Formats: sequence, structure tokens, C-alpha cells
Amino acid sequence: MSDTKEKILLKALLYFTENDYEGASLNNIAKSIGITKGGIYHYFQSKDELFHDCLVYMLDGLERISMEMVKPDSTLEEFVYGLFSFDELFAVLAAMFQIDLLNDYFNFLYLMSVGIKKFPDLKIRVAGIYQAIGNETEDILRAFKSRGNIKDDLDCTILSLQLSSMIEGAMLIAGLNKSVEIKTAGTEMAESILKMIKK
Amino acid sequence: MSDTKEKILLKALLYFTENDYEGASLNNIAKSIGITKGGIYHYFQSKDELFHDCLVYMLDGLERISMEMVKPDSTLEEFVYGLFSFDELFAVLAAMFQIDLLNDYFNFLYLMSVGIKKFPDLKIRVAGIYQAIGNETEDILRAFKSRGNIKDDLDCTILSLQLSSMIEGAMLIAGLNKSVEIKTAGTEMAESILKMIKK
Amino acid sequence: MSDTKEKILLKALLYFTENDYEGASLNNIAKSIGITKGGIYHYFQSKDELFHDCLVYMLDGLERISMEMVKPDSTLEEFVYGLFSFDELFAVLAAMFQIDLLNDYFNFLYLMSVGIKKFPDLKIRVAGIYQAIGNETEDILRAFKSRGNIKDDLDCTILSLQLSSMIEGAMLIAGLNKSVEIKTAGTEMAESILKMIKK
Amino acid sequence: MSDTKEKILLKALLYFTENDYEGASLNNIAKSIGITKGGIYHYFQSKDELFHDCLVYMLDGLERISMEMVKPDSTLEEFVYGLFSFDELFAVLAAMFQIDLLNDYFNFLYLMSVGIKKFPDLKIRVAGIYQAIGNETEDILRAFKSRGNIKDDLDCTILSLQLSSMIEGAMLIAGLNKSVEIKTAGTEMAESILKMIKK
DNA sequence: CATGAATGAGCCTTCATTCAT
DNA sequence: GATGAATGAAGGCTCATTCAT
Repeated sequence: MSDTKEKILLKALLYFTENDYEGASLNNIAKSIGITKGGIYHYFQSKDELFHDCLVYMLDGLERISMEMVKPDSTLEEFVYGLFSFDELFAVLAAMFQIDLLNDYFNFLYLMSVGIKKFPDLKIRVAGIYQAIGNETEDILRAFKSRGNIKDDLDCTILSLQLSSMIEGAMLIAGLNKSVEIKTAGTEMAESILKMIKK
Repeated sequence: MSDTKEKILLKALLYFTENDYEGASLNNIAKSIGITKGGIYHYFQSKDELFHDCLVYMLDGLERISMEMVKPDSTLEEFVYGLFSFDELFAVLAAMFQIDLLNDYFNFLYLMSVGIKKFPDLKIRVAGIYQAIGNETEDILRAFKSRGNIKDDLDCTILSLQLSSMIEGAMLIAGLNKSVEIKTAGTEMAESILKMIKK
Repeated sequence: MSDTKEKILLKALLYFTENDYEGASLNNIAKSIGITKGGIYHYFQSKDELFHDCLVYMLDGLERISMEMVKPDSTLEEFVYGLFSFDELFAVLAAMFQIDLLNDYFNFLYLMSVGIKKFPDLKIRVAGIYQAIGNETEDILRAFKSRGNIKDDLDCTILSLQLSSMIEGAMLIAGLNKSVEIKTAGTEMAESILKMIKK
Repeated sequence: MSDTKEKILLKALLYFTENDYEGASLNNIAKSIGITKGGIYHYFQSKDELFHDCLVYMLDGLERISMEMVKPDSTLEEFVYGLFSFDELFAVLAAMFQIDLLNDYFNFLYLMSVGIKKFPDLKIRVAGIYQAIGNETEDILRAFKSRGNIKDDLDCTILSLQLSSMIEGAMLIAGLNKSVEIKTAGTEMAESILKMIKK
């Protein structure tokens, strides 16, 4: 991929995240990377296409990161603490997309939501990623359960959904309610979950 | 409040939710309630003010609903199931704001996020509501705990945050990933939580 | 019709005629009548609509004039000379649309051609006008023929088409080839025709 | 002339005819012949020059055809029928320029009109062609007249202009009013003219 | 020869805003 | 209270043109 093209994608992603689709103007995006508006049209046929490609670019990275975070660890403790190490996640995302998602997690999600409505292929893609992460989590949990680490009466499918929800929700609430400190909250939640599910 | 003014607020809220701040034009809002654009300026000094007042209007309703949902019930079961009866929540919100939030929950949250960035008073207000709900939940949990319904080693503060996160996260995921059916998911999650926290 | 609206129509018609659809910019049209581009959108929803309405406005006038020119006269001579009095026709059109069609007859016709391709309703309208004029001419010729003024072996339907073609063609050629003086050419052609068709 | 250059001219002519000067973009022209926009600038210094050269290219062909159509035939009948065989004319033009002028005769003429306004040399050229055709026609008619084939009281100069006008006008009307079938109309008009001018 | 990157001006359109009525 | 006319800025997009390669 051309250097300029990647610069456009990255900067556009930032502007879209910060100002949403309508609020981000090609003028600003172009100016901020030192080219003209017309230059963008050399690489993308329309604002819509630029938006779409930004989201795909983002999803590619996101999928990689997510799947890495949901890797089987040697112990249940390690696994759960890993899931809730929000600060690490945000650090990786920041390095990847140059976006401070701690404060813009909403916008990030909203962007996906807008994209899903605009582009059917993204809908499928996003659902697929959620599915994959959910399934992977479920499998890992089931493995721990079969090893006797998790209470017998807990359904791993539901548990997986609960964990995902809690993670998304916590990041979201931390964005809206600044009195919640995301890093310590993550650790404490992990600790609490372990108490609840460990046999 | 004047009848016309409330009509404007309600319709504007719908348009803002469906199209976000930039995407909602005074023209469309005005046309859809049968007045002219200029007429809106009788009641609001600017689009920004209209937006702000919309959000306040929404927050007022939201606060009332939330506080009602987090009422102490006779049993822990009833309380938890109540928290996770998403369909009821959405029904109430739909009746109140004429918005289908099941599909637009994102937009709804995003709107708040945009508002918070634009208007500092809303930031305080939102944090306050979350705080209040959190505190109320915490108190109720603590009461159940003191009655011996909840495991001794669980911290009610953390538990409260976990429940809030799970609720927000579940509604959010259901919006993005349509393969998750929000109603049954809610029931199952409630059931699972009870298994985890009940003594 | 609002005064401003008619001013826009008239000036737009001029610009469209002189520069064709693509070449006429709303900017120039607006500026030349002392309003802003946005002001045009108060009266017309799009450049396309403005164009369409211009053509309808023009066709309305054209139809009136044409039908007046093809009125039965007392003698065949008067009738034919009337048809070929191009200078009168151009004077009326100039007064009506403030366009010098003597030099822009092409553009005028071309404009119609573009309009016909863009708007199906105009296609029907234009064909209808030609038809009406043709039929009227035919009827008048037939009347003269039955009174013994026109040679028996001439077909009035064909004759009508020949006259129309000659008129259109002459105006067109005069526009392209400036060595043809339209007024005297008209008179001479009328004279020649009379020699050819009179019994 | 380079092969590529002629390909550009031919395709540009088509685009100019179909979309007029403003509507034809170098981008489309270039793409349709499989080169880049920049490539066109190797052969032509500007869009204006390309346009000018297209028109000259077209006029060259047109002059040749026209002069061939206005050749003295053995009989007056053959000559007149030849002039009005529109279908043959269109067939030759189609083969020459790959343009269906039956439906685009207008655009074709309009293009000339635009060109004449833009480039003074074309104005002279076009007038010259019309003149030449007119003179040639006139000479031929005069020859027939001296042979006693045409009525004595008809002026061959005027007659020539009438024929040219009728031909241009008929092709033009057929373009605007699709209910006129150009081929049969041509034959019938020729027949009628013969009745009118034959001694 | 020809490409591809990039520019800058201009276009149509939308929109928040103002204001006389 | 409310309308309707009008503005001016901005936005997305197209396009002729230039130029290094």
C-alpha cells in the first residue's frame, strides 16, 4: 500500500473517530496530512469508500489483537486477569491506530455501528469477529471447567457472553463516567469474577 | 413547557438519535413537525441549544426510569431478574421517547458521548446518574448480603460495577451482533449471575 | 410567480442558452441577478429542476408564438410570407426571453435536445408542439388547395413538413453561415415557394 | 498521424458529441481508450486544442462527404433523390466517425456551433463549406435549368438555399420529433420538390 | 511515450442562521 | 408566534492541468 494512502487511512480514522462520519471533513483530513482534498480522491473514489476502507483497516487490526488477548493461559487466573487488562489493550490500540480509545471508546464503537448500517459486508465481518472471540472464550472456559477449575453448574456459553459484555460495558462506562478508573476497575473485576466462578 | 416546544424536542431527539448531531438538519426536524426552520429559533437560540436541551430532556427521563428499575425487591432473584429484563427497559424507553432503542442503543449512547464533549454540565450530570445508580445498586446488594443472600467474600462495590457493565455491554453487543437475542440473553445472564453470587 | 423566481428563470435561460447545461453555473446565474447561489435553492430544488422549469417556461412562450404565426390569412401569399418573416419571429422571442436567437438559434435548439434527453415529459411536449404546428399548417394549406390556390398534385402533408424543415433549416444555417442574411433570405424563399406551389 | 493520436481524436469526438464540450472529461476519454489522462497531453496541449482538432478532423470528413453527395447526376430526378437520401448520409457518417448521428444530429451541429464561437478559424471554415456546397448545388441546378429541366421563373440561388435548409431542417426535426421517420420523409420530400420545380 | 501522483479552482448542494414581515 | 426570503460558509466531488519519473 502506498505511503500516502496509509497516511490518509490513519488520519481519516482519527478524524472519523473524533468527529464521526458527518463531522469529519475531507478538507480537514487532507490538510492535516499536508495534501489537498483532491489528492484523497486519487486513492479513494468517495468519502464513503474512504470510510469503509478505514473501518476494514481498523477491523483487521482489532481482530488480530482480540484473538491474541483470548489465548489459553496456563491458569484460569492468568486467563481472566488477561481479559481484563484494559490498559494493555488500549496501549496496543493506541500504538496501532494512534487513537486514544480510553476517552473515545464510544466513538470507536459508534463508528462501527454507523459503518455496519452503511455497509452490509461489515455487518457480517463484525458479527463474525464477535462470534469467533465468543467461541474461543467459550472453548477455553470449557477446558478449564473440564479440568475442574470452574464450578460445575455454570454454563460456559453464558459465561462467555457475560465476560464479553462486562468488558465492553466497563470500557464504555469508563469513557462516560470519568470517576471510574479503568485500570484498577479491571483488576478488581477480574478478582471478583474469579471468586464467583472458581470451584 | 409549550406544546410546540415539546414537539420539537421529541422530534429533534429522534432525528439526533437516528442521524447524530451533524446528520440531523433543522430543516428535516422542522418539516417533520410541520413548522418552518425559522420557527425553531423561537424556542431555541441555536442548534447547539436545541441539542443540549434534547439531551437534558432525555436524561431526565432516563434517570427516572433507571432509578425505578433499581428498586429493592423482596428477593435477590427478583432484583437480579429485574435488572436484566432488557425488553421491559426498551419498552419503557420506546414509549417515552418514541425511539426504538433496541436497534439504536448505540446512537443513543453516542449522542450522550457527543453531548458530554460539547457541554460540561452534561458530563457532571451523566457521571452523577451513573454514580447514583451504582450507589443504589450497591446499597441494595449490601442489604441482601447482610441478610445472608450473597456470598461473604464478594465486594458489593465491585459487584455493582460488574452488573452495570454487564448490562450496558449486553445491550451494546446485541446492537452490533444481531445473532444475540437480547431478551433470552438477559434471562440467562441473570440466572447465571445468581448461581455465581448466591450463598 | 415571485418576482425573484421569474428573474432567476429568465437569467438562467440566457445562461443555459449561451453556455449549455454544464457550462452554465449557478454561481454566475445568481451573481448576475444579485442574489447568492443558495438563494436559487429557495425556489428550485436542484439545477436540474431549474433547467427543466426554464425549458417549460420557454416552451410555453414558444408554443403561443408559433401558433400565432401559423394562423390562416386571407391569401396564400400573406400566409407564406408570414411563415418566413424570421425577423419578426426573432424580435418577438428576443422581447420574450431577452435572448438574441438570431445568433444562438443553435444553442436554443440544442438546449431543447438536451432537455428532451433528460426529461421525458419534455419529449412528449415538444413532439406535441411540432405535431400541432404541422397539423395546423396542413389544414391551412388544404383549405387553400380546396379553394384552388395550390397545385392539385401537391400533397399538403408533405408540403407542411417541407415548409417546417425549410424554416428550421434556414434559421439554423443563418446562425452558422453569417454570409446568409436571414431577413432577405426569408422573403426570397417565400417568394420562390409561392412560385412553386401556386396554381 | 500517430495511431494513438487518431484513436484519441475519434474517441474524443464521440464523447464531445454525446456529452458536449463541458460534459466530456479527459478522464473518460482517456479511460475509454486505455491510456491515462496525462497521455493525452502528449498529443494535445490542452482540452481546447483537442476539441479544436476534433472539429477540424470532423470537418475534413464532412466536407468530403458533402461534396460527394452534391455531384452532378445524369437526371434531375437522380440529383434530387440523391440529396434527400438521408439514410445513406447517416450511414457514411456513422462509418466515418463511429457516431450515430440519426439520434445525435443535434449534438453534432451544436458541437460545431460551440466550436465556431471558440475558434475563429472554424467559423471561416464552416462558412466556406456551406458556401462551396451552396455554389456547387447552384451550378448543378443552373445546368439543369439551361437544359430546360427546371421552371424558368425559379432563381437557382434561392432554390439552392431552400434545398440546403430543407435538408438541415428535416434532419433536425427528425431528431427532435421521433414520429417523423427520416428515410420515408426524405423520399417523399424529394418527390414533392420535383413536382414543384420540374418544367 | 506514458504513468501516476498531486494541485487548485470550480461546481452543486446543504445548512445554520438572520431578519423583515 | 411563525413564515419565508436570503445569506455565507462549508462540504463532497470533478476536472483540467502539471510534473517527476
